[in-house]
Amino acid sequence: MNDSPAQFRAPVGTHDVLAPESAVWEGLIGTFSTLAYRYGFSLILSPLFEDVGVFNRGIGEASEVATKEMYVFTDRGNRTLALRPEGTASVVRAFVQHQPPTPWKAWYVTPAFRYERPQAGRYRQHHQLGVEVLGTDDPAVDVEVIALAWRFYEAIGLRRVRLLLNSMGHDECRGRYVELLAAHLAANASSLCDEHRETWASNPLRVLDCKREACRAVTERGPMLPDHLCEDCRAHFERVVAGLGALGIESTLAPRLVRGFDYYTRTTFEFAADALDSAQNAIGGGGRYDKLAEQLGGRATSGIGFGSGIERLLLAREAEGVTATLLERSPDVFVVDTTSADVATPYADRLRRAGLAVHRAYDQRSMKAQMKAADRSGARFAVLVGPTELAAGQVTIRDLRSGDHDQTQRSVAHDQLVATMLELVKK
RNA sequence: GUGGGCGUAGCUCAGUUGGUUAGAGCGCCAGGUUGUGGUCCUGGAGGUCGCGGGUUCGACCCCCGUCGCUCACCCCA
Repeated sequence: MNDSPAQFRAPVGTHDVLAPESAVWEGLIGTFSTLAYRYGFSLILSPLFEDVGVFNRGIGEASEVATKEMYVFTDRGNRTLALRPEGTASVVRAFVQHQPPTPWKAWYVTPAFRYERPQAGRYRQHHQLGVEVLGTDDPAVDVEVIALAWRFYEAIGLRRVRLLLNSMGHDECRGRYVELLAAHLAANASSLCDEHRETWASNPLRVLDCKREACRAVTERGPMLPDHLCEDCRAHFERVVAGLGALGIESTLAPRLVRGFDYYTRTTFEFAADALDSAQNAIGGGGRYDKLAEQLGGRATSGIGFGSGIERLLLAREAEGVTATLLERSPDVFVVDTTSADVATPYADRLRRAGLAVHRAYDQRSMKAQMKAADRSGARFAVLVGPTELAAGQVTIRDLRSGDHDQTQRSVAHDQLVATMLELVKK
C-alpha cells in the first residue's frame, strides 16, 4: 500500500493464509492425511533446507530448477545449503540416512521454494503434499501411489482431472532411446525452436517437453519412448496400466511426458486439471526413481512417489466451482456474559474441557454487541449469563438458528450447563 | 530475466474536459430496542488518493521516475 519503511509485507511470491481460507487448507491436509493413513503411510517431517547436493544430484544439475530456481545460501559455518524446491529428494535422503525397514511408506506436507517470477499458480513459496514408497519396484505400488492421488482428487471434489502416463524406461533402454532421439534431433536441429536449436544436446529429453510448434513438429516425427522400452520395462508399464484400469482409473498415454527432474525412471505421470486452461494446469505429478537412493549415497533401492501443489488444487477447485469446505470450523457455543464478574472464563473452560468448541467476547461489551458477535461466529448456541442468572444460579441457553426469541430459549441450573449442552449439540 | 495491466477507506470500487470540505456499497463501532443476534432505520470512526519529483493560479486526474501488486513468456506444483 505505501512505501513507509515501517510497513512490512510478505516477500514477493509468498502469501499469508488466514481464516476463513485457512480452514480449507486444514480440510485438504486432513483429507490427505486420513487417506494416506488408509493406504499405510506414516508422516515424515524433514528439514526445509539441505546440503545443496541433495537437490543437485537428485533433480539434475542441468535442470531448470537446479540452475536458476533454487534458493541457495551459505550459512555461518560456510556450508552451502538450499531451501527445498520439491519434496522427494529430502525424503530419499532421510531414507538413506536412517535405513528404515522396507517397504517404507512416508507421506508429507511441506512448503517448497523456487526463485522465479510469480504468476497465477506459481509462487516462490508454495506448498506440496505427497507420498514416497521405497524398497520395492512392484508395479502394484505404482498403481497404489497413483490411485491414492486419484482418490484424493475425488475426495476434495475435483472431477475434471486427467491422468497422463508414460514410462521413461531404466538406464539402459532409456540410454538407447536418448541416442536415437539425439540422432533425430541432430538431423533436424535447424528446425528446432530458437532455444533448443542451440541447447538440445545437453538434454535431448527436454526437447520432447517443449511446447513450441517448431520443436513439436520435429519430435512428433521422431522416436517415442514407449516404443523403445526393454522387455522388463515394457512389462512393468503394462502391468501399471492394467492395474489402474482394474481400479477404474483411466489414464492417457503421454509419450512425450518428461518431467522436470532427472531422477525419474520407468513410470512417470502427471495430473492435469482441465478446468485450468493456464500453462499451470499440472496439479500433481510424480514417478518412479529407481536410481535416486544410490545417487544420494545409499544402497540401490527402488522408489516411487507423487507430489501435489496445494495452491493449484485450490485453483482447480475454484475453477470447477467446488465449494465444499471439507471441514466444519464453526463453534458449538458462544458464551455471552454481562455480569462484569467474568463468569465467561470458567464457563467456557468447563465446556471446552467437555470437548465443545467455545467462543466468547472480551472487553465487557454490551449484550447486543455480544449477541451480534455470537451470530457472526456461526455458533449453534448462545449461553447467556447476566446478573439475573448469576443471582439465580442459572444460565440461559438460546438456539441461534431459531428466528424466534423465546420459543427455544431455556434456563438450566449452572451445574447442569455442560450436560445440557452436550445433549443439545448431539442433536 | 523480458513484456502488458493496475495502485483512491479494512474489502470491492466510483470520481464528470485538471477547480473549492474525496464518495458509495460491504465490513466495523454506537444508538433506535436500559437483558437478546440475524431484517430495518439513524449516526460515527476510518483516507498524507502507493511514494518522490515536474507542469499549472490550482493535480486523485497530465508528465517523468520509483516501489508494490497482478497477468503473461520460459519452466514447473
